[in-house]
Amino acid sequence: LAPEDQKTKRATLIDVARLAGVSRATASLVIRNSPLVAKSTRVLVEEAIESLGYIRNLTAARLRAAQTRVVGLVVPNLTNPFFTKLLAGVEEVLEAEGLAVLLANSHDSEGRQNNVMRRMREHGVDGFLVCPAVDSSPSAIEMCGGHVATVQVLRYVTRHIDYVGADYRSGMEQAVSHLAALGHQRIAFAVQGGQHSAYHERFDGFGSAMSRFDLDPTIVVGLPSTLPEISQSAHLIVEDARSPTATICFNDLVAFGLSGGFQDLDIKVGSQHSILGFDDVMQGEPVRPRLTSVATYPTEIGRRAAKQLLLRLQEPKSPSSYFAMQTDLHIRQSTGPLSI
Amino acid sequence: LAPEDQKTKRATLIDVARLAGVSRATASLVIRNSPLVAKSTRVLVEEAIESLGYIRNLTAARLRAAQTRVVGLVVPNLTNPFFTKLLAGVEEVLEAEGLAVLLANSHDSEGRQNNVMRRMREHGVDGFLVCPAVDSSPSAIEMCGGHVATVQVLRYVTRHIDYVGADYRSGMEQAVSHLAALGHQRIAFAVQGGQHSAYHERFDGFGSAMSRFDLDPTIVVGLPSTLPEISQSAHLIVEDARSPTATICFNDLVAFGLSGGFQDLDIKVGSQHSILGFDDVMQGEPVRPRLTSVATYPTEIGRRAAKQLLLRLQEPKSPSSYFAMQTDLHIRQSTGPLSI
DNA sequence: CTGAAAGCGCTTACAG
DNA sequence: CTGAAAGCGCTTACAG
Repeated sequence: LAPEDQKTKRATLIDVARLAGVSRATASLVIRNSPLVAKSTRVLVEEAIESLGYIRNLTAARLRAAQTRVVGLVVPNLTNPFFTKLLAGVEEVLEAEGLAVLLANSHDSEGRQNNVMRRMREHGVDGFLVCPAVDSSPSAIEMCGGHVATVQVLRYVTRHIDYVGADYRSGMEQAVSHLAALGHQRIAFAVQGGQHSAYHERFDGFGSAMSRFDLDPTIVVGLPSTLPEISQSAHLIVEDARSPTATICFNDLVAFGLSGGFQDLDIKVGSQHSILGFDDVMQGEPVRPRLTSVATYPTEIGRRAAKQLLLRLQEPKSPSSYFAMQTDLHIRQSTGPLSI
Repeated sequence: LAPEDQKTKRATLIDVARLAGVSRATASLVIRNSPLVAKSTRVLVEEAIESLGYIRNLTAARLRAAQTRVVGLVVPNLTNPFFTKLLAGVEEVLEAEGLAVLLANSHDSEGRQNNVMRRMREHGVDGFLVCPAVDSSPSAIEMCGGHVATVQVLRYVTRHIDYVGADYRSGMEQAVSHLAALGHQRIAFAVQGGQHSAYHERFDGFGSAMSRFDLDPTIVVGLPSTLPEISQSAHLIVEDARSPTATICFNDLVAFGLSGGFQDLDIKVGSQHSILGFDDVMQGEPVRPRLTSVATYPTEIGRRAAKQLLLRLQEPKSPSSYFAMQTDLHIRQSTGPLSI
């Protein structure tokens, strides 16, 4: 079917101008809120807009103005609540600024990431907020940043492009210090997912903090990615020959899964085995005992990243920035003193 | 700064055509994969595209073609995992179809909803997937549907526009039947949030199912909206004069909150009090005892809704459709026989 | 403060 | 199978 059948033909600026008895340029000034137009003229035009149900065609406006006011947001995953919170923060500040956000999911595949980013560039986005897919090459992101404003979120693959994330390394320090202070000596690190900067920072942070306390930094256990699978993998920790008494989790998803899994094995979380989460996505609430967790404030990271993009849009040439949000340890019930 | 400073000037179709030694129209045919162009010519043009790093300007293409291949998705909230799952389903099928999705959050306010939808129309979206905000007037949605393809998701405010949701009513039947079969006579309904079609359907479904079993359908308890607040409100159920022995929750968020809250009050979920969730967003996994829940399959609803929008884009005039996904009761550990 | 003209980068008929 | 011309709906200088 022809488009005319679908949409009743939209009124254009010419229709508005004609009805108001002014020129098209004048009508254009009115819809852009220019101060150059006389009050009486403005009223005339606004009435015409109202009566015609005129809706501005930004597609046409952009073509001329070379600016779209839409930005692309590319995340590797939409199931982890962490990314949802990030999304909420991003959406909040961008919407307030009148920018529209195109959303895409790279599924942590560089190929898909490059596809969606290419498509977004075809759509003319002014900028990108991207959490690079695992194994994403620096050049893809750098090239992008060379053309449109770009900021990396949560993970970075290059220092030449803005980055906004959390200070995972010191978060790990906080986690290890807490458990060490409680008397734990054998602490496992339960990891999950692919390798990327945020992974490495957590991993290195764990290792160096453990070493500083003279503890064995090698009890690293790889876990699957869905909640039910994680729960069923709790025995991997229990059966580890080094018999850890506490586990630091790569993120809260892992912590929630293990918390349930330990209970299924009749192991009391907090007294018999301590579990410490990372990200603090739900204030530790869903489980009992409540989860002790290192807060990384994903929503706030989203807001900061969006603001950084706004800055970058205004100052394309300024040197690239690096921002790591401070973390806080929220102590609740899932960690406790080593019981002898 | 002028845009030229920001972006190195993009190559245009003319540049490509010139380099390939063909006309602009021919180059256009190549990028649109038309079969009309000779193989040898195609190769020439593709080489030119490659060497110039040409990126198609869809903004310009659309202006002529009167079709943007972008659709708007409007949800009332981004924190409830239910909407995230919906989002994932929508994104999955739309992306596969080569459509881009503009995302916006109405925060369940009609005013903000109308703003974002207006902005999206200015951006020229071909269609809308919208979960209407609480108290959204039918006319706003209907008017929209009169201009661009529109489908309502999860909630509807009019029968004149496509709708895709779940069969909440029969989900409630399943919930009540299960608890009644376990011997429960005094069943509470823990609700949350504003009133909308999905609310009414659950509410009515609860009421009529209870009545059919000759049970009191009036034990309805209103709860706050965040997890911590819900947990702290568990006493409202316990202290109710009609002393319910089981609670059906408006959604899983409420169920997770109450499950923790009951444990905080030293009430054993499943034996002393049964809790039944709705939506089954996380397969009941985060909590122990595992949550019994009515599955509404949000991701699949998202996929269906996206497919319906695709249909609607092709057949603007066909009669409006109504689809309610079947629900399933997943029995786990949080519900058990009435203990006497 | 307002208007006539050019142009943004494509696609769409229409010839050939 | 290819090319010259018109036009999509705006904004942008430039006059006045």
